[in-house]
Amino acid sequence: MNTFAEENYLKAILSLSLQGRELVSTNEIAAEMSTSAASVSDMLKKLQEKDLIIYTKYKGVSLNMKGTKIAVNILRKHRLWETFLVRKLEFNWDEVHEVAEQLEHIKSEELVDKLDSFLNFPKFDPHGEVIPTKDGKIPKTDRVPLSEIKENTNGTVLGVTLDESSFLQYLNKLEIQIGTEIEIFDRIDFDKSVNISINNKKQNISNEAAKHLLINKK
Amino acid sequence: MNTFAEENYLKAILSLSLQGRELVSTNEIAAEMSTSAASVSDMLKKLQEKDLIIYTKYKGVSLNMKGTKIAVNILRKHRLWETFLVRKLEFNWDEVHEVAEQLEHIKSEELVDKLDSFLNFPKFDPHGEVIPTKDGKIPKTDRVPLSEIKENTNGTVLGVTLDESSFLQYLNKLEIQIGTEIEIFDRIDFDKSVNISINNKKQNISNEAAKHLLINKK
DNA sequence: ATTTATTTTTAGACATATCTAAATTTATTT
DNA sequence: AAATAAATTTAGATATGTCTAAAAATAAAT
Ligand SMILES: [Mn+2]
Ligand SMILES: [Mn+2]
Ligand SMILES: [Mn+2]
Ligand SMILES: [Mn+2]
Repeated sequence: MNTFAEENYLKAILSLSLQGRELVSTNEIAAEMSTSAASVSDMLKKLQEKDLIIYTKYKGVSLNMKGTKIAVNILRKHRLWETFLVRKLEFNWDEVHEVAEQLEHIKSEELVDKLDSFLNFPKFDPHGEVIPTKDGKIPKTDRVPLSEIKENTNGTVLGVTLDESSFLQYLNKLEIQIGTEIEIFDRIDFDKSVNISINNKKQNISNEAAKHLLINKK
Repeated sequence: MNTFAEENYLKAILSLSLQGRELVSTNEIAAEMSTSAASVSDMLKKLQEKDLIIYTKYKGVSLNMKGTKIAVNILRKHRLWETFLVRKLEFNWDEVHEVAEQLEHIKSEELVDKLDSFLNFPKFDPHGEVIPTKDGKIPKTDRVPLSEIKENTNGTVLGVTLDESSFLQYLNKLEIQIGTEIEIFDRIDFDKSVNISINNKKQNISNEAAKHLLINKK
């Protein structure tokens, strides 16, 4: 059985791995988890002892099969709980992440199975993030960040890749939800911000925000 | 914010207090929590530091207002979660205690409120145990343990005071559930066991089991 | 009222997880 | 290639929670 701390480190490594990087660095993990590089070094040693990661000192770390399985399962639980909170308890999408950070560590396979069934085996969480399957797969989806969408096209917002409430509340103000249609006009060279229109209102979205909005691939 | 360990100690003290005892002893807590008396001593010192208990060395401990409020709230959460697990996720009553032991420590007042509302403000959990109110009251109920019921009477099982699965599975075998009608014939002097009849089947119930079965007061 | 037994506390150790500061390794400049 | 900068690890502390064994206090028995 793994501790909350161990699970959180595994989850952070998974999250960074999914964002591209082959090997994840100590500093990246420290930033992701808002902790010190020293603490990360300590924990990496421990996770290697437990045979959950592949770690070369000074070089970087990746999850092995065992570690991946655990991390993906926590991600699955996180997203199932978020779905439960929004669909059944009537939370808003910007209120669920912190509670799910706690609930994801509850240990009971049967609980997860029954929750999944109660929710009718959802494929996506309230942020449009795909829910990993029971057997540890993360289904592929055809989505592109708004920051990489061609100018003069339109598309639908299918997901966000950040659960932070400040970001989601900003989206609420922009009237962006999952399913919202947007037109992309042009991208400003200077700061890579994009001019778009939502419900016929023209808006400018920063590159930072556009990176976290997933649009359907045309 | 309190740790899981602190919350579990407060809960244990509450539980023992509700079972009668004015002052709770170190050994009683140790037994209740399956830990050493030394650990209990350590923790009592800490809880006193935090001003959650009234503790006199060598004499015993009781909860103060602050400690009571926290402990009752955890009991409330435990029982609400058990209710959720049985009513919504289709767990059996003998499968929920361990999971609720984890869920009761999730910190979010809003979550508890919404769960309560989702469940339609239940008054009792799946074991017939009364659910404390949001404002920290434990509603009184008129129930008597089967071990104290007069001979040659009948009554209805309204609750159990033990969530252990071995006990509940024994009750399943006896066909005892919440609401089951039973006739009490007589009590054996030798071991205080009771002869009863359930669904017209005669059974003998040990004093130990009878203590944990709550019958409506006639 | 002593002695004996029981309960409770303290002492000292260990495991986990975290931190800051110092040392070491690797990467980047000059 | 040497010097400097950045990233990473180690050393040493601290906090929490647990344990066993020993000491101290209280209760029970003689
Ligand atoms: Mn989230
Ligand atoms: Mn999400
Ligand atoms: Mn229970
Ligand atoms: Mn219960």
